[in-house]
Amino acid sequence: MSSSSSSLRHCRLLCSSTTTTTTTTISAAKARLRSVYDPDEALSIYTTLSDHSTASASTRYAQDLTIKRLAKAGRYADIENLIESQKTNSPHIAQETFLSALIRSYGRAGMLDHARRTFDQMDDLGTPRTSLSFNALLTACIQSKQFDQVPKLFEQIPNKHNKVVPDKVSYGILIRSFCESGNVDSAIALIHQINGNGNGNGSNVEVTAISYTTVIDALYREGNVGEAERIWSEMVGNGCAPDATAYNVRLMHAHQGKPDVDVVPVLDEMSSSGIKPDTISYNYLMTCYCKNGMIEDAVKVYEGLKGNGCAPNATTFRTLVYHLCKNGDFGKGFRVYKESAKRDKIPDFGTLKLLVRGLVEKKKVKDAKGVIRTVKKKFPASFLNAWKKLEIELGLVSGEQSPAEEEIAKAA
DNA sequence: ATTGCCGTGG
Repeated sequence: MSSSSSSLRHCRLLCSSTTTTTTTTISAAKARLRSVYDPDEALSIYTTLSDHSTASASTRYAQDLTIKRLAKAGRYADIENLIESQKTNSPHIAQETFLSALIRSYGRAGMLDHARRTFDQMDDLGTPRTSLSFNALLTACIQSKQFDQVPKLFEQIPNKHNKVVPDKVSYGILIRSFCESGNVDSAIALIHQINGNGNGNGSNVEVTAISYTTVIDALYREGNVGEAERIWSEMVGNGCAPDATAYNVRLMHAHQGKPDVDVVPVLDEMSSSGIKPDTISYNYLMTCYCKNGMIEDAVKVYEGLKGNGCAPNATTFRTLVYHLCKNGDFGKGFRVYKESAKRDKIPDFGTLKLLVRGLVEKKKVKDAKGVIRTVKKKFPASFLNAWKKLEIELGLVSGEQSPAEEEIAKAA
């Protein structure tokens, strides 16, 4: 993307945003950031916050989203400016939680060298160094996909800084790094090693349900179902109670099978263990019904979400709209889409293309145009041409398009 | 107490 087209887009979006509400609160900014894909606009929304910057989790979340947008656009200099300015300007920089968030942000942007430098600067910045910032640095390795750096830092950092003592979270990340590198065996060996010398040598490290879940997830992903189930038993036997996420890892595998035989029994087991299935759990059930041609049952899961204390998320809408369209039920597909738009969780481009094509086929041209009008506002600018192309193909535009626009659409 | 596990598929 050239810088000139980027600044044009910036201008257009800034103009449109002045007609809407001005960002004042953190929660409003978060909502805006979620639906804004333009890095410049994300940056400008974020900047309105950092004036009265706090160390709250909400601000960190807003920063994280902004950096995600900038990283996707390859705007590393802007990321550096954003983060470095907080080292000099923020009153919270001496708080380890605040600085740790900066380290993780660098990791998320793939800038591990900057993350490491920030960690090394802590003495100068007057920030105490414990396992918290160490774990942030390890997380930065995972986020930037430099998994082999985790064991290296494990060797290096605690030896260099005696206040940094690896804890259960540090070991959890080390286990994750082994799994990500394809060495699940090493991860399991490490778990056994920790469990083996837990009481003897003053180590306060324990293997948590989260660490077990990481390994079980990796085993399912590589198709080692037997070993996954064996480690599950080991986890429960060691007194680690599985949470909803742990069950969801099992459901991830189970949903590739049959709903009644594979998925429902796991959901029952969850409930009888006192764990409430969450939106993700129900998404797996719904997806499984869809894949097995039981679309009515899938719709029932969707409609029962609220009664089960769950709210549909973006995946819920995307999956259901997709399968409704594949089944030719564009009317219901449109109604579910409307609900997704109301909650600012519209499906992806490919799914909506199916919906628009189907609506046109069923002569529901007004609905089709409505979808396009909404999504043109919601999608990143890079999708505009693709939408225009589809409009022309389906005959949804009536000659008011300029020759230049036609040219753009043809080139898309 | 703050951080580390699941969600992207057609």
